[in-house]
Amino acid sequence: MKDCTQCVVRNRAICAGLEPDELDTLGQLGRRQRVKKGQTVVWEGDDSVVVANVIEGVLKVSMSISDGREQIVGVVFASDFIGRPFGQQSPYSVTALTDAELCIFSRSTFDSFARQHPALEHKLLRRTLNELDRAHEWMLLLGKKTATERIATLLLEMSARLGETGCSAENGALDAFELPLDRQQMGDVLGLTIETVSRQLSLLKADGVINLPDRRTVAIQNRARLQDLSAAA
Amino acid sequence: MKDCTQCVVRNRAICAGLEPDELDTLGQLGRRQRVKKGQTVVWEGDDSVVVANVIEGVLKVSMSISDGREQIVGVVFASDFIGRPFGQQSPYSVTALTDAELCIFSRSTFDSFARQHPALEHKLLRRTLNELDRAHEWMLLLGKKTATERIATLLLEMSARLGETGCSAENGALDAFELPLDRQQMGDVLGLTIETVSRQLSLLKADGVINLPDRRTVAIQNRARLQDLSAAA
DNA sequence: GGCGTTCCTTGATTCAGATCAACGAATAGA
DNA sequence: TCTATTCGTTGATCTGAATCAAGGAACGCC
Repeated sequence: MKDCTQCVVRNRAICAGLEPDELDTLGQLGRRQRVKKGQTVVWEGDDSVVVANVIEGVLKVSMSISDGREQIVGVVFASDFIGRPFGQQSPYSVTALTDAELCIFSRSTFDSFARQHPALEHKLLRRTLNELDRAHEWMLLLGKKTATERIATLLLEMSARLGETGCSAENGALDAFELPLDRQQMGDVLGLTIETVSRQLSLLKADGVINLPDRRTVAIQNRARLQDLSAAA
Repeated sequence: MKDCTQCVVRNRAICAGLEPDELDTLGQLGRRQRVKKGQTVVWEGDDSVVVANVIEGVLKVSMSISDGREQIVGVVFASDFIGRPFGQQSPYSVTALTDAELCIFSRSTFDSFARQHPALEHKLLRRTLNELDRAHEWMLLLGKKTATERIATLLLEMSARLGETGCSAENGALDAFELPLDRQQMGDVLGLTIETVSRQLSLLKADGVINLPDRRTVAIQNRARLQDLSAAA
């Protein structure tokens, strides 16, 4: 990689705030890679070989049971970090939901760089703590929420996260956005079947809470109502 | 606090590996505190005022919805770390399941100490990454596993974690142990009702997989079978 | 533009687990 | 020791979401 100072996620990824010389060193260690929609970057159970920053695109983080049941445990966006540092094996798979661009590091190389740069480890720690908070929130959803509440929560979360990703000028939640997930994937995030997801979306549409101009796009028409339905803690 | 070098969790808590002088400084910042079973140490939504190491006992980490539904998102044991460092608010409550002893720090004091001691932050990072792995595993359970699979998984997990906690000589999984959770709490960890938990335990007992000498103790009689039933990934 | 495929929706039916209900066993308190 | 209360078990019934089934809409490919 040449020049991290030109990187589009420069100010949001974990590299933000590194000293110029540190940034340069790190830049030498990484390489940019494009991945196609559907391509798996990291395999569950395999040796943890790489970690990466997401420069562009959306990917899913998933775990599965041997009989094929799959749970999506995370959805990552531009500027997010993927992979399992400081671990021999990856407990999950990472797969592109859209075409994506990554900034990839060998895991062991990244580990040792991080160990020598506390500022980077600190960023990584904060990020991991935030992810843990989100995981906890999702455990509440999976353990206790109804189908309607789950769908409402997902739509609000997507609206918020896709909003962050946009340019820093308008940084709020989006009222209309394109879902990076198909119905099956929404089900795999929410612990529901594809049919239940579809039905719940149809209900929300019939109630005028959202609109669905095409299969992938959602327009929130009554955010307050959607918030009520999500049973926000 | 006087002397961290005598602490029973000395070698397993995040303070392990600090230099003697660092350990001494940290020791000055913390204070030991006993908490009674049922007592809540941290409240969901409140300012994140304290963090702590668990010296002895078991505590639950939980989140809830305003109508009272509660999900237990973590169970912590001796040598584990509790609280939310680097955050203004605590996203969860922490409540003692048994009488417990903690080594408490003011959150802000701990934060600044940590920022100045990369070795400590590194330990915290590794611990947080492990917790995140566990949270992901649990999301798979909550999203996709059946009641039987959930119970089997919980029993194996408890067996393993209570085993670690014991003296380092016999460090394996225990075949007989006392549950730190009552039936309701097991339900709140597993996303099940108390009745379903009770029924599933009765079934496992009837099948000779486990024995239940009294309400709080479990004896695993056929670990291989229990592992099969847990649908291990 | 036609055709096959994939994705989504909707309807009918089933079922795992929730809810409702009652009772029994352990524990604590007087 | 007796009694109140909490906790756990078991049974009967209900229900939300899963499963089974069919058709329809969008998309990619020739």
